[in-house]
Amino acid sequence: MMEISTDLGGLEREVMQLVWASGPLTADTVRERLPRRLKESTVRTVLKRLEDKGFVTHSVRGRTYVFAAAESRGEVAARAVRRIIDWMCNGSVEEVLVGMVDSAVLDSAQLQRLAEKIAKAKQRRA
Amino acid sequence: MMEISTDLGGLEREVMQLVWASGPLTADTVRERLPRRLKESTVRTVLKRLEDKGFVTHSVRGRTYVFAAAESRGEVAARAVRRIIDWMCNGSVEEVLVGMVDSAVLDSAQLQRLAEKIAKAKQRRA
DNA sequence: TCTGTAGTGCTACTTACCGTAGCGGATAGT
DNA sequence: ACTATCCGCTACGGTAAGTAGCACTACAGA
Repeated sequence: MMEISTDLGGLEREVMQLVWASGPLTADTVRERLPRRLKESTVRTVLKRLEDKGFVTHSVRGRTYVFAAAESRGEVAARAVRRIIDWMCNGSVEEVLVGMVDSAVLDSAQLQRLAEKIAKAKQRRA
Repeated sequence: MMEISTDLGGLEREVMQLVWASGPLTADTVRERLPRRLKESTVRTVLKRLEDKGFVTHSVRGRTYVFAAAESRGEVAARAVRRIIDWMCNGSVEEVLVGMVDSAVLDSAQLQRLAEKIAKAKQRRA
């Protein structure tokens, strides 16, 4: 289907949210925390697909798989945004940021504050 | 069932690029400018779907439909980004921007320059 | 040791969307 | 009136995602 946002379906996204929010989880725990009552095999299929797509990895505890996020939310989101920029705006980050300010998704003052904050944080780390 | 969505297939995206790049177009013109040789009915179907999704509108000239973008690239991209922010980062713009800088999608100095430029542009317009 | 159960892999059905296109009907120009 | 255009409608095949069943294995308890 080629979704612009993430290459993730709705349920896949829900599961990722849980993984990101709660740290390493088993398939059964994921199932318990989902709003809908799904069969366990369903949840495992989704987890498997997420692993194939590189969003989660698993380790084995006893004979149970424990799943953890392969990348942080920020990283995945950044990649998604990057794709949007490439696909729709021919790589112009500016066009997107302007669009965000125009559409009131983001306040321009707020944008400035964040830019400064991020720059400072990066400098400190370097 | 005319839901506004941000999901575009590959061909749909190509067509949108043409519409954004070249202003109002007829189906046949779109067909001519596409790299692949597609049947005209194919192009019209795509245009129709894009209209259903709210990406383009059409007016009638003679008995020909002339299609134009309903929103600018920046606006559409901004909505897509907004969705990512909501979907994956619970609304935290900061998390996404940090992710972008961390993943080297965006340079922090560049981000600062853009933020300033946008702020100035907005001020001037106000 | 035998057996039940938890957990796994594999396969499969269903639906929705998209790429692609054919066809019939209307309309304008010659 | 004939033909070239352009439109609407319908459709078929592919693929991804939601959902789930089933057979197999390994460990725990009787």
